[in-house]
Amino acid sequence: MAKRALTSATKKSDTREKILQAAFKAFHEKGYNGTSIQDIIEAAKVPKASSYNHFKSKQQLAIEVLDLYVKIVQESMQGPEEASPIELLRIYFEQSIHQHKEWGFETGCMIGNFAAEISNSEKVLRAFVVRAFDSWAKAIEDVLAKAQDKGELPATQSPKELASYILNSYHGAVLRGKLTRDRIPYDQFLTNTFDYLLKPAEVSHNPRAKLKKKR
Amino acid sequence: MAKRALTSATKKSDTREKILQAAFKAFHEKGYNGTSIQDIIEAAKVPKASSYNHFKSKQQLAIEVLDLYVKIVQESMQGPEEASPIELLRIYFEQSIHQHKEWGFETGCMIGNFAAEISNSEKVLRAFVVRAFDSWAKAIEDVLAKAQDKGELPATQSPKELASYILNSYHGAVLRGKLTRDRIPYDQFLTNTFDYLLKPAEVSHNPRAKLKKKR
DNA sequence: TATGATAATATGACCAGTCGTACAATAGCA
DNA sequence: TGCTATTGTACGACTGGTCATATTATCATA
Repeated sequence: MAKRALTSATKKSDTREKILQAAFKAFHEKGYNGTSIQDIIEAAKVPKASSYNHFKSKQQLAIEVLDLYVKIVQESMQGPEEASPIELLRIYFEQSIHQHKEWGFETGCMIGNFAAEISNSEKVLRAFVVRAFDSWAKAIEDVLAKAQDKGELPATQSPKELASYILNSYHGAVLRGKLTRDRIPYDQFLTNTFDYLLKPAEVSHNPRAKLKKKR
Repeated sequence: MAKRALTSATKKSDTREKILQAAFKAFHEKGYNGTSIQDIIEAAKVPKASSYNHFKSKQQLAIEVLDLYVKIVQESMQGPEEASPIELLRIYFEQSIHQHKEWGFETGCMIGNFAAEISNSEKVLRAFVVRAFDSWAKAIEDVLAKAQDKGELPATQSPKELASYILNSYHGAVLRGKLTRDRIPYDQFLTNTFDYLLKPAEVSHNPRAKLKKKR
């Protein structure tokens, strides 16, 4: 039974999967309006009508692609259990940067790109992007809250505010990296976030004061 | 003579100006790919061919619009002569936020939007956006350097790195504001930038701690 | 000041191609 | 058989862009 289900599943979703993957790449590289169904189905090497067989509209296809992207982002948010919250956060961002590097720093973040591109008219898409950002910020907020509980972070700001600021800053860095095509903006983000903003309370604000930091 | 020159000037650029203004609005609201020449010339109430009379292509029109946007941004970068560099910077960002508020927080920053939307293929446009970002960062860098000279800012980081980070963070906030449609991300940016990051050297990093460890 | 040559602008009709989408016919499996 | 997935074909609207032609502005010269 399991075998049949698996076979059936792989077979059935073959065309669908090809479209989804091609759409992922195209939307990521060229944006929503910059990508045509034509582009997608040519890359996927499937007939055009197949697209509307599996996805009722371009917008719906984009949403499924975004959903996939969000899931990838969230999965990489997991880190080693033993790490401290702040370390965990740093690892997460570094993983993310590594991912962007593999993309050649050319595509930026798909969610951010959509946020910039979507106008008022694409209601459903917009709502999806809003939720994606919110849940993303919430994940960071949880980590920061844990860090404050453990005393790793001064409670000068609410985790929610801080998480939102950090997430937005990161997106700004990603956006800039799309232009510079290197990791300089990312490193500037890391430095300012982890060496200044998220410094433990008891450590001096001034990094010139020789503190040994691992890695 | 002066009268004739004036009359001539206003008359001559009438159509061109109408197209430019309509394009500005459309590109800002709907992005590059989301805006068609049709959209623009309908809003400007001019025949389509008139557009190609003044601008040789859509891309060229977009560049002229961006140029206009950059100039507006740069002009508002001027502030009162007597203000301190840091104050000047804050005033600038607050002016910018005020501007975004007038746009209903719906459009974001046109340069940032283009950065997110433009793909590798639109070479000229991309190059323009890169330059726009760079000159923008340079302006901030100059202010920060002056602040360091005046001792208003600790010299822990190079003005260039810091300016870049701040500018990128701001763009991240703008992007997010386009989704939340309020100034919350902007305020989070202001708080973290001016109350934490750019705090004068002699003031404690932790505002809760009543300057106990000072000296 | 008037004239005429030249250039810039205006404009409606039109192009070839692409857009997202629909649908009837078919193929393959249950 | 009946069902669902597949696909060739075509739709009407729209895309960025062109063209011939008409109007107007510019400016040196008479």
